[in-house]
Amino acid sequence: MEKETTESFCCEHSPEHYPVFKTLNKDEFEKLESHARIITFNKGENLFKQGMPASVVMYIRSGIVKITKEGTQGVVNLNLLNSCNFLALSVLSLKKEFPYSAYALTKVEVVAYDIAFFSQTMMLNAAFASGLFHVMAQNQMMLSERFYSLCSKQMHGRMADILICIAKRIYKKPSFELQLSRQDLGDLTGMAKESAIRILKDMERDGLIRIKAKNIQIIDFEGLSQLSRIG
Amino acid sequence: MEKETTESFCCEHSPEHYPVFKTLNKDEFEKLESHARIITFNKGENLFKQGMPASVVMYIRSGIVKITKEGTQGVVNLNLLNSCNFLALSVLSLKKEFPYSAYALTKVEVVAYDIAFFSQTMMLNAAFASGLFHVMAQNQMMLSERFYSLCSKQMHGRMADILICIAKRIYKKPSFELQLSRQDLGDLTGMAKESAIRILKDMERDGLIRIKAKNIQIIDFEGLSQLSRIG
DNA sequence: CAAAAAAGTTGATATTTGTCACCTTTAAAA
DNA sequence: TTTTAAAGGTGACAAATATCAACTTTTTTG
Repeated sequence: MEKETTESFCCEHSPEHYPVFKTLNKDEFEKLESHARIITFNKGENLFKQGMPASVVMYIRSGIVKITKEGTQGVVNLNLLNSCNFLALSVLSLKKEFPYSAYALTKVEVVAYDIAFFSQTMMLNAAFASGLFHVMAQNQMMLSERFYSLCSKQMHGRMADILICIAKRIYKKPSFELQLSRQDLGDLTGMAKESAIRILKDMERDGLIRIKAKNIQIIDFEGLSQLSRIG
Repeated sequence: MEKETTESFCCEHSPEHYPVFKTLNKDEFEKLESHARIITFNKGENLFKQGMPASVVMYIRSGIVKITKEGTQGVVNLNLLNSCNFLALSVLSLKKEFPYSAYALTKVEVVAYDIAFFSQTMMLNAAFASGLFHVMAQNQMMLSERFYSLCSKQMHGRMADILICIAKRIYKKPSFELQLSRQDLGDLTGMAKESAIRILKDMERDGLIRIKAKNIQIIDFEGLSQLSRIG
């Protein structure tokens, strides 16, 4: 892997993210990279499937990834992740199977690190391990926010939440070309795709958003926040 | 803190739990303990409230704790935790406020560690930091399981899930004196207390459980699992 | 380009679940 | 113990949401 890759770890798009790779010195970083592969996925492809024995942990360099959990009752979309986030960090723990599936919503470029070597690096560098702990803590915070939204709000509030989240966290702008089908949007908000469609129409009618096919533009951010608040 | 406390960290009741304190040597452990306080809470008391600036991270030595998240739409019960689990690990990360509230469902004894010293210990001992990373990973797994249950199943399935979870993870036996009100049980499963009551009655009628006031006994574990599966 | 498949859309209807009002039992306090 | 408050419980009803069956539009593919 070439040197310039170091640059892509500076999360200019995720300033909130803990700069975990900075805790490695040059030598440690290069060794870790030598046990890594850069892999590119096309839109629609799956990065990995739940239940598959895991040999790598991934770091997203670019693109948007959808995380879904499957079970006897079908699919639930846990979250969306974009560049400078890790995927499947928990496979570093005892369990060696991917705990969820990951799909590329855009062209996605990831760095895939060998689990064994990555764990080893953690055991040798406390700052690195602590940094990953922080990443995990942030992920958990995100998940529990979504948990709250999905469990306590009804459809309009849930949809408002996910739109705000997508605009702020993923695209970082109020207008964006949505890479998600209405079905996906429904899964993310825990509702049927028909309901998702109706809610979006309601929001358009109320002047909160503007829709043109897959392009969604948030017009009234404050109004959406209000909707989120009242549930 | 006296020496014998070391013993209580051997999680005879949670063999699945990563023995994270074993990664500290005698000296490190004693220093950490010297920055800790043992605190006892009575049933019904709150250990800490969401939003409060946090100065400690807690480890449950005994008792059962209910974790709740509050927001504009009221309360959601995130999870139940018992002995040998950490509370509020994520406050070690940048954010210094408790991200949720914790209540004692029984008499609860915790060890409260000073955040600054705990973080420092993590930065000096990679095995300890890695261990805490594993704990975090397990917590996340638990949370995402609950996420799936609450988002994809309907009432009977959700109640079956929580009963199985309480029996297996908290009480470790099929019959137990439930410390939760019907209201709490409803919050945990995302339903009104009246619905919780009705579901429990249904389960009793169908011979899955036996109820006598707060005492719930699981008669047909396989039947409950079946309910959980069909949602 | 034409044909087929997938995604989006709509209205009608059924199901699930919450709310309300009220009653009963249990636990706590005076 | 008596009184009061809290939790448990029930039925009727209302609200939220899913499902189904069309139909239209967009996208993909031969």
